[in-house]
Amino acid sequence: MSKEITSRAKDYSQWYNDLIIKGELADYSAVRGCMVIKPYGYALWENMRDVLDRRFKETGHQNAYFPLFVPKSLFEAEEKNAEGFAKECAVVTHYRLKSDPNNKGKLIVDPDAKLEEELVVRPTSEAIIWNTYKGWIQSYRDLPILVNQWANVVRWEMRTRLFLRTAEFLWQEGHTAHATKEEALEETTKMLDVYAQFAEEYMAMPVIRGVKSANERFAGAEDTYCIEALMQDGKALQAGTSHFLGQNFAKAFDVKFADRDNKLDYVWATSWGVSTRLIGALVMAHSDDSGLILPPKIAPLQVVIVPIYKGEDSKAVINEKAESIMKDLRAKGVSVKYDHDDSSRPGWKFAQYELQGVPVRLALGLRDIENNQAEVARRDTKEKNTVTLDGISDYITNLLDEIQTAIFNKAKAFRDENIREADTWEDFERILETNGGFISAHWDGTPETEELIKTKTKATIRCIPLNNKQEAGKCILTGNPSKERVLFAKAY
RNA sequence: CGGGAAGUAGCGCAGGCCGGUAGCGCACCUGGUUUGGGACCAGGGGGUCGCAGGUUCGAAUCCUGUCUUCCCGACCA
Repeated sequence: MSKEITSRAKDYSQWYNDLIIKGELADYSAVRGCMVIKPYGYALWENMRDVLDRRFKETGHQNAYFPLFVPKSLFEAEEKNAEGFAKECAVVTHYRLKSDPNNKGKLIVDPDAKLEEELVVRPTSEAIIWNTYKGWIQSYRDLPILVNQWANVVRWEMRTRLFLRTAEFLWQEGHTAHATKEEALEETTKMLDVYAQFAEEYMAMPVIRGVKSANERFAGAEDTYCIEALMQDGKALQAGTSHFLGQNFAKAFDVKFADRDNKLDYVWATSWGVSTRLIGALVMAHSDDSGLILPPKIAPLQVVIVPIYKGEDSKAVINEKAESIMKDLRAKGVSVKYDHDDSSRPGWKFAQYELQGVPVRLALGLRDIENNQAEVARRDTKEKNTVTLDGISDYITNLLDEIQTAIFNKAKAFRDENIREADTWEDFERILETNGGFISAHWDGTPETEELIKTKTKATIRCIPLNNKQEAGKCILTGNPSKERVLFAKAY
């Protein structure tokens, strides 16, 4: 059939693409490197967004919106940040088209409509936001500023992949301003924790919290904290970042405040973000060769009821029972769909909902109703059970919780099995070659060594885990002294 | 941006070398029989062959350019 999915073993990349396209999360578009997020995929993003947005507000943040365009002069103000993004910026140079005099019905860029100053399409918004904050901050009484924006950004990527790396993507970016370094640092780790908890509790995706090495640090940051997840092919994926920006942007945009003693000082800053990339992470963390496996807490649809009937009479009986079950489930806050669509048969529906990762499927036929039961199938294990209709809504809410936990535990077991220590270069290379996953190894702390390891193996330091055990050792490559192990992996 | 592959009906593909006005499977529409893991029969609709030029009496087919996608690399969330 046309809905067949390439197996992970045969072609992992194609498997991923098949899930996204055939699972109806997204489509390719006519724009290079840009995708269309389809309703089912967008519903998933909305669920993720809503949970995060609530958490941001609970931690004292407010939403705002800043312009898509950043004047080049502002963009270049913080030099390291500007340099870091320069290679992948889309730039608006003109503001008008006109009819092509040589080609009827076609348009050309009007050369007379050149902008005085080019506008950079934001790859991130620090520049425009810090330029704005300058006007908002005079004294310590104006601090902290705790603002988040949900927005799209553009990074002109050479090679794109649905959700994982597209030229335009959706994200949120928090930008905060503080009176003290300590407060900014606290904000940085607090938001990292928000991300980590979200990833683990809602996405059922275990993550490692850590700090980036200098090579992997956000351009313009003093420190970049991150959550790293492990995908089923053994590659790591950065799922969220939280940056301690020090006073870099305050200095670049001259944002000073008067403290209690009326002394002027530069403001301390953080920024933090997660993007639609999380959807890619979610897909690769849990799904199998039959399709998506979505954790109940963020699945667009948690339960689907499929009727199995013979003739119109039985259909009416089944409808009545299904409606009643649906009502009970909805009263308990469960999202449920009764798929009584006549145009496809049960087998088709089963396969389709499996492909789309609906956590629980309930099949209801006359035989079931005669016995006061239903067939309940869970997507994650594909187990099917016959369950009495008495109190079935409680059974299902419990099952949804169980699935959420089971998905997390499975991913966690996989992740834990795939963190291996390496103490010799031979082991390091062998593990990368045969297993993949994270490798915990000593590193002498220099960017040069990290770069050399990357050139030799394509593995990078994913992070230095928070609360890392201090342990004297020798660098895996150079043999130079090291005080702790760091996590290496090949990464998305 | 380099190397490879591909773009023909909604999807998957054949046709292309050897130019002559487009075909198959699935999907779709109508009617009927069906329905516990991707139903069956009969009838039917749908494509200026990615786009733009060129060669030719004639181009899906040959030539040039261009766009998009996939895989591998360099770069990066």
